Amino acid sequence: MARILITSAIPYINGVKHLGNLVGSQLPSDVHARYCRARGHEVMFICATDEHGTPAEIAAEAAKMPIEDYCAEMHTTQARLADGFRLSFDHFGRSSSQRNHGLTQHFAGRLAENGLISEVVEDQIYSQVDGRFLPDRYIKGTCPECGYENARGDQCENCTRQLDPVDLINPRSARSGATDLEIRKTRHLHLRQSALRDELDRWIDSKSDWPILTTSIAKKWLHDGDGLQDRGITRDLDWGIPVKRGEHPWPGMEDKVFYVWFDAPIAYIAATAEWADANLLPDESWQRWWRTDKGAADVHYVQFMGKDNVPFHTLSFPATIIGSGEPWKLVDYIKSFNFLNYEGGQFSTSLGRGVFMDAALDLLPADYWRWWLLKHVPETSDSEFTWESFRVDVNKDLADVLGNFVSRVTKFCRSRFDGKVPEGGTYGSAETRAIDELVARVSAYETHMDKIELRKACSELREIWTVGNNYFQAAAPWQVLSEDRDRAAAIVRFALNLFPLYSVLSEPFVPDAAETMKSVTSCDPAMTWPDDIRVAVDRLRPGRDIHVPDTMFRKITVEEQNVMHARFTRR
RNA sequence: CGCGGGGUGGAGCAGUCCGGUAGCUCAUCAGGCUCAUAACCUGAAGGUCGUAGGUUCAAAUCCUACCCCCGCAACCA
Repeated sequence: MARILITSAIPYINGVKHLGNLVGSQLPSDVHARYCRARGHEVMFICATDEHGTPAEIAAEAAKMPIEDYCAEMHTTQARLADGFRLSFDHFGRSSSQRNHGLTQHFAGRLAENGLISEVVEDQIYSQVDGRFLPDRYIKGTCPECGYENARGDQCENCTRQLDPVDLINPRSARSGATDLEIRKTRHLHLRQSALRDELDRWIDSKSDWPILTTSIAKKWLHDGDGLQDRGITRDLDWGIPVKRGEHPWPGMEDKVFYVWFDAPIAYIAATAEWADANLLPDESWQRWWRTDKGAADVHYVQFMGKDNVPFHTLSFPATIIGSGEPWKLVDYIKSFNFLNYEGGQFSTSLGRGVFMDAALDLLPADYWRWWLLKHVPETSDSEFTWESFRVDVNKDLADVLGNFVSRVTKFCRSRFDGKVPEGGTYGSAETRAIDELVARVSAYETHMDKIELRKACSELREIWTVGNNYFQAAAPWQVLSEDRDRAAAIVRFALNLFPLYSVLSEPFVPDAAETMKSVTSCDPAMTWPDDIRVAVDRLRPGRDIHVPDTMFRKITVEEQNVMHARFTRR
């Protein structure tokens, strides 16, 4: 048994996330967590909401709510949706927690003591009307290149040119429309990542088993141009973690907060501490996951994230950890994902384009979405959600292959064997063949799951389901029944024995269906991960009542597909 | 010459690291079965692997050049 720490990139607080956000970290990390638990490992699975930064403040203003209330409400909403999608976090924390305040300030203090913080005076755009500094992207104006009137300060969305806010013609605040913008000097803390470049470089080089996507992005940042640059870790905002040097004030930094990307990864640690607090456990219980001097030396730490988050997890956060000089746990494996597109374009939160988590659950249960998303998880390149693909795959894989298999076996058992596990007969060559194939396929499935190759695992799981249909079709108990009832009994008994097995194997991908399959034959003791398939398919005691479940997966019609497409694709 | 990912039968993908005449799912066609959600099972047709060169007995797989799609380019997360 191993100890495995799993974190998902933390979703930003400003609204309900779309399916692209879900498939990019939370969902795959959940599959891994469920699988590791099923294999008997001790797992700590952590996620949180990322609550700081300008977009959160603006979203709260738009909602006419105090920022604290807004974040609390959205956290509750996201937690509810996470439950709805069966995300099995051990704790779903908040980056705004007191635990994160303390830890973030602690890390900043340690970094300063180690000479890894510098103070830099920068020019920033300030708006009198807004009463605040504005990040580049919140300044709009006319693009000097193409004349587009709504160009953002960081980039023109029309001609894609990179911009500096001072380049814009007629610049204005994107928040208020104010034009009284001025350049002000402001003092900020920078994390001296450049001082750690060689160490980070060696560390990345040692990770030969990481996905290309992960290491190539890290190396690009390390070596591109002048190499890894220092990075500002403070902002002139109200909402955030006040800048302190450990527990002490930081002269000159009053009224400033830490930059969201400094405190967000630290929230992984803080959320684990929150978990301990919520369970009334002492600090040692979370520290044994994070402090190598307090029991975390044997922990295997896996992070999940979209490719946009890779630089922060391969460089900034490790720089924070290493730079602290304290024995905090560094990540062992980073699984990163490309993006999911929607019907030929990008999902867009601002345009409301695509399917969002709340709307998805209103339409169909979690398993439908989990299955399709995991089957198409963008592991090697961007992938695309289309309603047609969704309808076709869900109908075929879940309704026809899996759901129908459960249905045909249980209903046959009910009509011909009185709804009890049949008695009589023995397993023969047909069962042996099925077992042999299951042994090979389960082994392949484990290999893929161990390597977190989810698409391959997903397809292997489907093949495992198909073994059932294959077997049942070839054995044809409906034909055997009249001349050899014992033989038919053995066939049905074998098929029924597949459900507890399938339940355990399928649970990481489709947990609700797994629960249903488990309910068909209440096993005692409950099925665990099968070390020996032969034993696993010969556990049910004859005479036991079985449960015939309702239709596990109803099919999605073409009409529904068209309605959904029209409803979610406007603009 | 900014960086990275991808370009394999109608669709979606695997195979490329460690070269040996291409595999899976869906769709299509034919057959079987009738227990089941008009489901399931079997078989067939269909690709020469973005383009052009090169290395080799042999290349999707190695090398060179080019083309196309997507993302990123560090104060939005």
